[in-house]
Amino acid sequence: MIQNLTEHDRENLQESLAKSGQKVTPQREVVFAVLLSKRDHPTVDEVFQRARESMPGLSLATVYNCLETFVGCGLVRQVNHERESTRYCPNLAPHAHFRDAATGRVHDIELPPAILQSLRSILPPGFDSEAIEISFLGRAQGGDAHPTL
Amino acid sequence: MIQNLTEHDRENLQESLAKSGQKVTPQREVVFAVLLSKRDHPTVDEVFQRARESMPGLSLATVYNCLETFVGCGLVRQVNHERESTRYCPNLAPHAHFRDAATGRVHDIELPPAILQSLRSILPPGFDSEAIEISFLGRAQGGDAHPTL
DNA sequence: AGTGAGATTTTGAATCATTCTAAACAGGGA
DNA sequence: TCCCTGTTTAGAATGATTCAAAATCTCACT
Ligand SMILES: [Mn+2]
Ligand SMILES: [Mn+2]
Ligand SMILES: [Zn+2]
Ligand SMILES: [Zn+2]
Repeated sequence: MIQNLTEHDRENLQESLAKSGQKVTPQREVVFAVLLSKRDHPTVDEVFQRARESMPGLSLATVYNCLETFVGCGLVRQVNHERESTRYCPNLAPHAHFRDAATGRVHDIELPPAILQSLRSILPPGFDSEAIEISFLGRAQGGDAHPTL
Repeated sequence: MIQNLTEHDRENLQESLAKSGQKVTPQREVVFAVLLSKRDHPTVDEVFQRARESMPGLSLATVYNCLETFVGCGLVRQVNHERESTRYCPNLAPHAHFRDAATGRVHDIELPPAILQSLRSILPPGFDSEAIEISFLGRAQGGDAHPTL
């Protein structure tokens, strides 16, 4: 079952939406709560299934709309691996992604600022980067990078 | 117009295919030649258009087949950005990709071994990585990272 | 309370890159 | 020549995502 948003998260949602002239709606609250309550990089369809538990009438198109809106105001990131369905991540800290080839699960990998900086430094002059995506593919034995997230 | 394969490239193709029990075919030669002759990370459809100039009867399905075969024997890499069409890259050296948001063009960015190593080092114990993908998104003014490739 | 404008949600259709299917095709032995 | 096997081909199917249009909601203003 999906928790409600904490007061803090609700304010965050409200303010981020307001910045681009948009409002909090029940659907957006539910979708945002789904993302925060289990940070396992769900696909749109997974978000849809989970959100319907608390809001049965919710439509898939609305989930697409909400997620696009959140990406637009910087509340969540899209995560793509190869040609698989897009996944969504509410972790705003700079981080890389590790996809376990065995389970398909996606883990957050902390990205030290120094490494991020050294990465930027490999760009030749004239190349200005707004975003960097780093993704690992491999096997993760047992544990999770963020066991208690 | 697409060049023929050099003797060296043809041998490379022949041997790589042979390793997985596959043969050189006219279609595979043409598709491989297309990839080598303009290393601009073409999409399947772009490869198809270019290849048809020298082999009008070629089918799109065959281009998909050839490219999948090449990826399978390590002759080329797939390059994905967001949800756009997959692109193909015959540069086997470790490198990152820079996508120019203005033009859509994809540039190769050299990746020093030291940086690759420091990236691997951010993985927590238990995470074994077989592949790393690094992609930048931004603007490239004028020049090309590999003007004479 | 009633209206109207604009935003949001909903349904169902459309898109389109990719994959699948099944039928031709090629070509090197037996 | 006749198989055997891998390859190519045309066309249909798939499936995530996007689009279009109608229905619903919000809310400021009367
Ligand atoms: Mn990622
Ligand atoms: Mn890339
Ligand atoms: Zn993440
Ligand atoms: Zn490349």
